[in-house]
Amino acid sequence: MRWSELDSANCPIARALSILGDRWTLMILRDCFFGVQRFEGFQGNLGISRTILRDRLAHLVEAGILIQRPYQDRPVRYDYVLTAKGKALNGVMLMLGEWGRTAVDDQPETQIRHRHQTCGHILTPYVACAACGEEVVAKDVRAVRSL
Amino acid sequence: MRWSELDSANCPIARALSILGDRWTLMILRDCFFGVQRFEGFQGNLGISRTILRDRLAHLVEAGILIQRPYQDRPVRYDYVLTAKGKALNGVMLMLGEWGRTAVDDQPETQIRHRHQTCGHILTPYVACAACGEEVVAKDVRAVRSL
DNA sequence: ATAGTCAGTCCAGAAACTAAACTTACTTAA
DNA sequence: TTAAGTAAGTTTAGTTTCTGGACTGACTAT
Repeated sequence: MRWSELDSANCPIARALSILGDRWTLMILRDCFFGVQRFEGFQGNLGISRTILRDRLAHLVEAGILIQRPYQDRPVRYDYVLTAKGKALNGVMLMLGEWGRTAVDDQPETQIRHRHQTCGHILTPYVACAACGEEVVAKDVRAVRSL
Repeated sequence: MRWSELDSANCPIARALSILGDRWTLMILRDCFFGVQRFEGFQGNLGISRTILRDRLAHLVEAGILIQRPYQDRPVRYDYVLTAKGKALNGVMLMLGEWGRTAVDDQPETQIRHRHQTCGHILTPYVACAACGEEVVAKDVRAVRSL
């Protein structure tokens, strides 16, 4: 079975990964969150081949995660910027970074962190439950079929 | 540049994706969180080719995300189970699922949710700041180079 | 004995990706 | 006014990765 034919019908993780789950897409989005907006920016940063970059950006635009915003005419050139749907990936990015920082060994000193502007501290993100506000850990969640 | 040669030196997201960022690994881990433990379980569920499944499981074991636990001898057969490092991906999985559920259209009724055992409610996860406990949204975080 | 299970391996063909050169439409400096 | 530079691509050929299906080995159940 081709990965692209994965049954993502009623698993939200599979749905998310049907858009994000290839080797470059999440790296491109990481760059978006760091402020990169242009083709040459992504290409130079990542070293991704231009053909694939074109393809991935087109998919992200088609999926409503990025929009193209023209920044000049003659020739028309576009910035690729995050939509609300794209910005909603912030939580995924933060948790992915937190896992990479704490779980994957190597030199933890020279790493990029985030500052939480509203409280001024270096951000250590965790996942909380909207109903009770407590931290959610693996052993406290059980899958259920909603409805 | 090959994706596998990506400079993940000091970006924790790149580090995470150097392990998780291919087309199947996160789907395999999703299955792990849903309780799948055996080769045939992953293969049947995902429809992934056996060669690639072997390769991905070996990488996850090598990365310390899964361990092999023998469940029979003659012939030796292994369960693949999440280590602490693997379970630490719970937050990533929850946020990925939440994004898939809310941001990717389609029928949101027939989806898998989670129950938060400690409070009894259907889980709606969000990312919070360990320092202030408030929800973290994209506009309130700024990247900084730590140290 | 025969079929079934489980976790693989092996192989040929298909699909995806890379690297590097080329293109188009400009702008800037000599 | 030519030459070089920039930006976002496209094209092509060659390489790498992935798939699908058959096969293997060591068992268990009927």
